[in-house]
Amino acid sequence: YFSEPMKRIIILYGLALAILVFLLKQLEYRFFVRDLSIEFYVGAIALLFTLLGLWVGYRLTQKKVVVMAASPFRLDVSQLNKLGISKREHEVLELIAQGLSNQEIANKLFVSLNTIKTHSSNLFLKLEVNRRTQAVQKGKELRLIP
Amino acid sequence: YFSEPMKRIIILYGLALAILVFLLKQLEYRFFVRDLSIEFYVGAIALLFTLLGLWVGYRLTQKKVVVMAASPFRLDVSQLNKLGISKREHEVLELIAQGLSNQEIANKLFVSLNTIKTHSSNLFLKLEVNRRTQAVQKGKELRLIP
DNA sequence: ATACAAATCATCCTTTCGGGTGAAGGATTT
DNA sequence: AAATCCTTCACCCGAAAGGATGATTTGTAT
Repeated sequence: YFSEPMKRIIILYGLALAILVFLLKQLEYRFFVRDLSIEFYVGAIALLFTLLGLWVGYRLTQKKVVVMAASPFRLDVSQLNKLGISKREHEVLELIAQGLSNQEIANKLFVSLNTIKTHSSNLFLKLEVNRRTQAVQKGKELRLIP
Repeated sequence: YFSEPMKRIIILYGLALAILVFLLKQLEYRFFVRDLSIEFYVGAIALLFTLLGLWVGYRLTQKKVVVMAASPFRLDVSQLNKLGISKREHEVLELIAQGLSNQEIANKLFVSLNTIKTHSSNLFLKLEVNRRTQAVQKGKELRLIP
């Protein structure tokens, strides 16, 4: 089965092709198809279907644009390695970005508050920031968090 | 003048057309161009150039994705009114989102630290949060800040 | 004129953060 | 086995942030 817009596109293509063949047939009966005119028809067909292809390509990518703009996040692992950020530290960064306090993060990860404070301190050093809001900012810039 | 990728596309198109015309010419000399074969060639050309059109369309829209994803921010003024957030409070929210401390915000706006604390407190009440990181989050969700 | 919202500043108090240092246990690498 | 890194936790201290309340000024709307 095909989606509605896809069906329309297929029908359009079929129609375009049928009309073209029909026109060529007619021309063939009326005149002799000469050397020069063949080149002309090739050019015309090429142009027409290029435009169709462009239009179809535009329609198809339109949807992708929306999807891509909605979730354009790919974690930059090389950036993590470059900065020497560990898994746990990255995890803490994610939770900080979610607006949790250190205490809440500690509860969520079943570790002590002191542990989270150590992690966040190290994180700030590696990100070269000194506030959690800045860490969130930089984390997003460097594609460490969505 | 054309951009580099555009030049490549134009050259590709020229080449494809030239090759096609050449092939047709050759075929024309060898055989009689019959009714059936014409339809076949039309189909082949249509397919080929449809694909080319699709490819070009894809290449062209790729750039649009980047541009569109770059700046999709419109301030939601109605949301500001609904929550009763004043200009000054909104201003403070923006600076908080930039990772500034209350003291830095106070310096930037030429007011006292206490004033900023009052503003941010009221802001948190209106946004129903109790941490600046959460305020930034919610502010982005509600389209109050980029 | 006065009622009201916004902006400003203050004081007091508690909680949270950030920075520094040290240290112990576990895993990995050399 | 030794070195190194990660993770965990502790303690201390000062700075920053958050919460509550009250007060003054200024501009705007009624």
